[in-house]
Amino acid sequence: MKAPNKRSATTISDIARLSGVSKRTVSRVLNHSPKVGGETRDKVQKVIDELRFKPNLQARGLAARRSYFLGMIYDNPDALYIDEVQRGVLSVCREFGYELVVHPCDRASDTLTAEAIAFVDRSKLDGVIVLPPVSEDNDLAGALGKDDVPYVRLAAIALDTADHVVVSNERSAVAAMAEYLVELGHRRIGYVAGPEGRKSTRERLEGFCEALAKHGCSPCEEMIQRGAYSFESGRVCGKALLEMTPPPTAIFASNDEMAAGVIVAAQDMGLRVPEDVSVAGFDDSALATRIRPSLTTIRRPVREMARLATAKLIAAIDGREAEARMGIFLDPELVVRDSTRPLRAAAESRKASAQGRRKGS
Amino acid sequence: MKAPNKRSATTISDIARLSGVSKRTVSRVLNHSPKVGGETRDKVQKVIDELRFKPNLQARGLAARRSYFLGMIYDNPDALYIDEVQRGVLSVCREFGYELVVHPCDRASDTLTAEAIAFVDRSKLDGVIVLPPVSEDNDLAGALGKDDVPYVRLAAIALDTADHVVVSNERSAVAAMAEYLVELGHRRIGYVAGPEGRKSTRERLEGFCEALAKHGCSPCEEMIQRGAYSFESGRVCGKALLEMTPPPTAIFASNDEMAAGVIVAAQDMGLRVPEDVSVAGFDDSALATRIRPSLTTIRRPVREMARLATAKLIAAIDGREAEARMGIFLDPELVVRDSTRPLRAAAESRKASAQGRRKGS
DNA sequence: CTGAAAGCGCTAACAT
DNA sequence: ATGTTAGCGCTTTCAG
Repeated sequence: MKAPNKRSATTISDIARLSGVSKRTVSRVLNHSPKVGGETRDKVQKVIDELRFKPNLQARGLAARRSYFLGMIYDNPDALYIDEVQRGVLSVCREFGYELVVHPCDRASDTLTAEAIAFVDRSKLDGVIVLPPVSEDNDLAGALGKDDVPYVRLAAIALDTADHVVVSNERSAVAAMAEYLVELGHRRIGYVAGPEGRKSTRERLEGFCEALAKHGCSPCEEMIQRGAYSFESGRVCGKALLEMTPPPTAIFASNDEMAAGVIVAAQDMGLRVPEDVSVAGFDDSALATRIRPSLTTIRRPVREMARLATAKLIAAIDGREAEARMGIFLDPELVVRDSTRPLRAAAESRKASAQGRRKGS
Repeated sequence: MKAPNKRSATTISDIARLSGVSKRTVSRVLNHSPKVGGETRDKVQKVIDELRFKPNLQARGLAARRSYFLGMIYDNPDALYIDEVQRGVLSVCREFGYELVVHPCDRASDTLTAEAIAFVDRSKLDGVIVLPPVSEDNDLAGALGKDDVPYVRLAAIALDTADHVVVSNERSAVAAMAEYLVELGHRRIGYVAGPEGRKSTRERLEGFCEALAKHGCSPCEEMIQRGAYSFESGRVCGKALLEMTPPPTAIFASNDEMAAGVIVAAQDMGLRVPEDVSVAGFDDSALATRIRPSLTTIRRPVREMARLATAKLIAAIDGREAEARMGIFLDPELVVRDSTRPLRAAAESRKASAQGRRKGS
């Protein structure tokens, strides 16, 4: 026999009795209803504070049809990204008194949508945040919409109406990277793409090539390798690119994992980075500062996106339509470190590189 | 005005009516009560299946005083570790129909315990899993116990009764590492410790030194540097160790982040790893295979620990005492990669290293 | 502005 | 083995 649980014995009835009003009135002050007299409110609030009364969320939820639970749906190999989002989401959750229930899933599964809906229904979630790359799944989004579940998607493009998406402008970010490399004097630039079929993969690729084209760079089509956003695939693609004749003088991998793989591939071939070939990534993951040379990359404002998405979601739940509808677009930022350098410096660099290295910013 | 929510319209009463029994009976088959006739059970179950009826967790929780929500409390800079645990926990949660609510917190905060308790109470959690290093906080554990919250701690030592902890035997793991390095011929071995005040820090340090002592290695006290489990602190400590005369021929850093820092420190000083100095880490994080040389390290069975902890927690919640009380100890495993090598090979290695490298396992 | 009463959907004594 | 009857703790018509 378990001892009776000591948690939260006091109920709204206690408060009502002790403050000499009805439950209804207590409920009103609890929900900040405007129609309670100032005096009554204070009187009730005092009792609430004294008894440290916290309303029972289950009961409240059952009666009011809301749970004060938000869900986070994701299928992402990148734990760092998830963690970052989670912290952003939670910071806003705390502000508004919500809790967060997590739901990792398998994007490839054909029961993905059904399971996600079951998850939301079962837990009576008030709303969900969907992370990339599952966020690109229109099927899922459609099902959520049809089920009247408030949701917000994190994405690289505006793939839904403004109330359902927070986007980081990856196209312009990779364009900035392309321009940066061109400015360094690079013309033969390799590209390690993500797997086909993802919108963000295409977005990054197109943004990059477009920017190159604008600068009169020959089309990079032949120098595009298709990876899988994994370290190992980066190695393979990097090797393939570097074995071309002539090899590229710079390689942009569309995430840091693959960029790390490219660097290792180069080093395995006896090439030095960045002296012989510049390498850049995307994500600004922890990896970027841990490897040598430290990695030039692109940083998305992940936590901020998560915060804004959550605020937007709660606004939708609370019916604050104006706020919920506001379009949100954020710009990633180019982070220059040691893995890229001007092309013309290549020749002179051999000596200099023996001396010492810059600190990874 | 929001449209009425389409989710889960059918209730237990519908099922009762349609299958011609009372609500109580439906409730019984829902909860797998043994005292329902086989025929009735089938009849009811059929209706349940046909209507795809899912009981409302809030209502169920309100009535039964359980929420089918588990909590995960952590304060850990290592997102990979958290993610791994989370996946382990969730795999068991799914099996038993639980959901997971996350609660990152600040171990240094003096409201840590109060906030954790508030979190549990508010969400009416059925139990919580506490991750290291917060899991070492006896204050928190005590408060959970006093509040009758079932909890299980993940830890490096048995810091609680068997029903409240799942431990990975880190002492024996680091001992194995020490023996491995000694077998390689190393005698001057540096140690990069974690911050003071953590039990796992001491556990690893003592286990390592003890094993060295057993092999007649001179006490390593002078060669112990105190880091902070961060990459940067690993660099600093590594530099300090390598500037000693004579320098250590091997360095064990008590996590991978710091080991990566040590390697960079060595490389910055013009030393080669492992030719000039062997370096090993602890965690087998993603980093271990991404950096060059790939890192010899120690792998804890994190996901398995998480699974077992969750199973134990649910056993406790369900009152299966025998299972809940079972002591669980798991052994980490030594993972040998490219960052360590025999001492005597140092001289001959210079030529060989130019040729090529082994693949990171 | 406030109160009485009726649920929200489920479980849990206590019969039968 | 099954049904009856109360609640769980809160919100919400609907009167006053």
